[in-house]
Amino acid sequence: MARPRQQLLSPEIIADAAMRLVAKNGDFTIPGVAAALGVHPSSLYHHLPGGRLAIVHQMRQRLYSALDLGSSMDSSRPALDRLRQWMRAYRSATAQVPEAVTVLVGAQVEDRPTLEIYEALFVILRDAGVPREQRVAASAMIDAVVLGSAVDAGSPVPLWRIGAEDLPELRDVAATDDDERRNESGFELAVDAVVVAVASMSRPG
Amino acid sequence: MARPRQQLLSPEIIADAAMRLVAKNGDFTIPGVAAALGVHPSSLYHHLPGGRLAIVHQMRQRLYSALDLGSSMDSSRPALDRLRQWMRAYRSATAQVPEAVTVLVGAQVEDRPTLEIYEALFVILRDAGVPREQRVAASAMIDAVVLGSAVDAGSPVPLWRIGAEDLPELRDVAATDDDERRNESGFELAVDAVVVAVASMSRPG
DNA sequence: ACCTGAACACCGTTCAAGT
DNA sequence: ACCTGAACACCGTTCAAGT
Repeated sequence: MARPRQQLLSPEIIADAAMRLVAKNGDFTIPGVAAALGVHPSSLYHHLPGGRLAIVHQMRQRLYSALDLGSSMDSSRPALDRLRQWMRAYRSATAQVPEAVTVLVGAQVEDRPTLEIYEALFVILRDAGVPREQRVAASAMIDAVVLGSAVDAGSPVPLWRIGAEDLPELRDVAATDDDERRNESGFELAVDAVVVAVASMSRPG
Repeated sequence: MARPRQQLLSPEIIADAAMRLVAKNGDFTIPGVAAALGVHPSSLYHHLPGGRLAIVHQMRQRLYSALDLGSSMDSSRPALDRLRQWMRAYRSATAQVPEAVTVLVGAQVEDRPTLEIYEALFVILRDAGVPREQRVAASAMIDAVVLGSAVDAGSPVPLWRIGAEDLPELRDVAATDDDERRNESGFELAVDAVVVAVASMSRPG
């Protein structure tokens, strides 16, 4: 019984189980993943010796390896159009499991698929004419918008909890916040804003 | 010895100790806070019965009660100017302890000082002419930019960890990312972008 | 009222042992 | 090679007991 005839685990199986737990509960635990897979917690370390952190890395890799950058890499197209497409693709992949953002941001990016996504972004920023020294700042802004929007897409819980207090505008807005298209339209507005900002950073070259 | 002559604890003392740990380590634990104050973990529950979550709420309250919204509430000034000022003030307060953002976003906002900050934002958005249905989306975008920038201000650790891989643009940019003013200038660009976006959401009225 | 100290149900990780 | 099972050092929380 110590070694089953058929292999029970793999990095992919573990990461997928963890992702399901994150989608359901907003987080995952080692015992939780093990229980979901019908094994003991210590078994996981045989496939992902890095422990919890390695599981997070594997989760991110799984999530973003499916991302299709499409023609955002086509250097014959206008850079700002490619930037729009990059943002939509990255957000769309992230918003599949919005609950994962909180878990993922806790760890450095070091898997190949995700690094390639950022490489693509920096190529786009270069082609857009953004000076080298400003590219990281631009990417930080873009990251904030994309990940922020993805998180918002999955937060039905109101951000604010108002008691019996005289905060009329906040109360008013919190009450009417049931628009289905709110997140989508908010993101498109943010994309427009980012494109304007990036264009303003650009210099001829 | 069970009851000292002088009171050792209070919600403020506990929150401040927790904040110091967050600033130093990026997080806090109940035993850690208790040890820093020279008491037992169970003692904290007498002052903050809500446990860990109550400590987080108290931390946010302490952090933002010092925030001065200044003339961003002066309705005679242009709304977009007030928005700029609001963003700078909120970011400045947050960037004092950038490590706290990760801890704070895990809990709903329900303390008076922070709710008042958001109330002020929604007054500004209303005065700017943003339709009611779009105000939450706008605030989500603004939140993402402000908090994202504050987090970035305190992350000396590079977001990316590149091995021996052919990612030239990313490597190039990561290597030259030691500009002191990077975060500041990145934030100001983002503020410009947000103002443009909010202006584009506005309708006469 | 305020803090102690023991207790409980957890968590992540290690490691010798089994097949 | 793959999984078990016991062990360890943690964490957050509760509660009776002391002064």
